[in-house]
Amino acid sequence: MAASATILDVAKRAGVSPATVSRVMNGNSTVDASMAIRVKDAARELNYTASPLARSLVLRRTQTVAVVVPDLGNPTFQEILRGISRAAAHDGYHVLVADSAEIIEEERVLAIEARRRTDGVILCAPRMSEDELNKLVGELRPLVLINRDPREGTPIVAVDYRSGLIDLLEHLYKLGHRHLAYLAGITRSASNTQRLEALHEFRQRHDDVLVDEIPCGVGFQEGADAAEKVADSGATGILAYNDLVAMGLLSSLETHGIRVPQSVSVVGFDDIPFAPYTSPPLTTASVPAAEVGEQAWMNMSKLLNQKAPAESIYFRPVLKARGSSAKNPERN
Amino acid sequence: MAASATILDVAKRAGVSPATVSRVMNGNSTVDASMAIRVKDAARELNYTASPLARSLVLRRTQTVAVVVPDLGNPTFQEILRGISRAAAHDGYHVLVADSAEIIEEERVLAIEARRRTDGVILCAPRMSEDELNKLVGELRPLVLINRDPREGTPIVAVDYRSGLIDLLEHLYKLGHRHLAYLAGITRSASNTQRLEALHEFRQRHDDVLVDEIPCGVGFQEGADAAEKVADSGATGILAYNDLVAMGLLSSLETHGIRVPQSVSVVGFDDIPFAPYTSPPLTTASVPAAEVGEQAWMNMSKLLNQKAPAESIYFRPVLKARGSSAKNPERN
DNA sequence: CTGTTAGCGCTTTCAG
DNA sequence: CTGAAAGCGCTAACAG
Repeated sequence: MAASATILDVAKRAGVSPATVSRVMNGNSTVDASMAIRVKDAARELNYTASPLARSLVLRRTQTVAVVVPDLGNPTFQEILRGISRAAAHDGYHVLVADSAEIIEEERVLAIEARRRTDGVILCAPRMSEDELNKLVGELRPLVLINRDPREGTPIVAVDYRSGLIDLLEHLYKLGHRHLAYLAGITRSASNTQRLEALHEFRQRHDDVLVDEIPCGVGFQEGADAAEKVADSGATGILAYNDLVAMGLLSSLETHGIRVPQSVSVVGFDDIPFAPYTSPPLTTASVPAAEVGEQAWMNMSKLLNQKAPAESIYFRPVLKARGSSAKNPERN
Repeated sequence: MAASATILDVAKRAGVSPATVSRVMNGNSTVDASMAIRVKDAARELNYTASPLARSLVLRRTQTVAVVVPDLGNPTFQEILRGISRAAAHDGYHVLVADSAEIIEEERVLAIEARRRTDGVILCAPRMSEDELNKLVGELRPLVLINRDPREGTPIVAVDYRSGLIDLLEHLYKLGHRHLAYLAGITRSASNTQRLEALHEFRQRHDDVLVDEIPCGVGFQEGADAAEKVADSGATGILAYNDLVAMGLLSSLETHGIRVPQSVSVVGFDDIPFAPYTSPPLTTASVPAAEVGEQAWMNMSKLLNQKAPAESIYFRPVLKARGSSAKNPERN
């Protein structure tokens, strides 16, 4: 394709001024009908479309938003990205993705760079410190935050990890488990704080239960590696940081000859698409990640159009009881 | 943040012309040292960075590539995207994603729109017709194709599905299976053609084996739905179109009380991150999706820099024998 | 209703 | 080595 036609080419061919072409292309003001047709014909013949770049520069609007995630390999972020992408596309917006690859130091410049090429950013940065985040907020606006604590003037879309975890804890409690273990993921993540609160609340509520906390990561391997510690703990109900960890643990437990759910119950968090297909199928708290993404876009859209005020939104996970959790054998 | 500083602001503050600022910012030509310092200071004080938009317009280079995928929900494409994103970021490039959501009719305009905002496109469009694709190629250049047949002047990065499937077929054959069934995914996808070739070759090679072909989709649900047909077929070795289908099937087979691998063996394709964690762990042909993405970027990079000529690359899947396949009980 | 003009923010000849 | 000026492709006053 030769360098594509410019507005001047079209103007020349239609025998009008570029301004008129612009008006026609934008369905703007009232242009004489016959003239409009001439312009449209010329545009079609030349296969003309206005340069998005030039438009962006003058309109100060790129029709693009940036999505910054900590790990494109994590199913939850993938799903959020998908939700955003679909919703944004529906509104004629494009999506620029930036994967910080869990390198927290890079997140800042990554986000700022992405912001400069777009009209706003949707930021998933669970591990970024509060301080750093607060400093960034100003430079990123319009900004929508995902899974962070609310802050002045910035809409958040978040999952209520606290209640999700409580549901899981109560689920195990009802099944007769009195010795639990929580495989803690990233300690300084915002959501982990909420989960610790849940543990606290749960302990207050039930004084006949013991909940160990076992340090752990956020992926398969780390879940698998935790099997020994889990076995040693003597707990019969295990709450994994997320489904990935739970799956790793499940797999490793089997290798160690520990049967789930006969010997111990294991529950995850997130309900990633694969959770129903593990063996046994994973009990977990279902997080509507795609919807989180969709709502994040909705908020961004409001910010962009200044129409409705954007507002923070919280999703309450729903418990999915499946095969990986069962009655505590020691109590029957 | 107030509207960010322009090159004029910096020029004024440093007492030089905008041209000089530009030169300094681009490490260009020899600018007087003391002057350069003044400019840099001014830039830093004003927190100045050149507008990517304005640069893009004049340089005719956006430092961004578009990635078009048919489904952001598919683990394989997610992994490819991840590979591209990481590799591109390493070279200072940004990534615009477009998810066609399997709507083939949209793919064309989606790709073209994405192209206009970027310097090139990496296209995953397994279902697009050859004709359509050939028409598009010209408008998308620089273009890198993923998993399509090679065509004049366009580098491809592809997986050798043929040999991957052969490996799986031979694997089942060696295990004593003589009645196989192939759950065909999208019939008109490029990779399916290769797979059919593999079936053909395999049949030629072994005249003592029967391979049924059962129509099927590409996702969990479709795999699960195929369970009855699979059972009815009487085949003992099942080759699923991909891991998603295999997992759906696995799950559904269990529900139907059909044991894997005791009664039938099931194999997938792709080796998505979850394949080792199904139950039983899934035998499959491992496709290095992230590497595919990485190489796609490498090729794009060559195209962009006109340095080395881009060349097509093929990956040969490697067989991962796991628990879902075992000896045919009927033959022992 | 339409054309002329200026300008979005930057880079790059081209003189000096 | 540096500044003035033109221009990337488009839109938006502003006249007419």
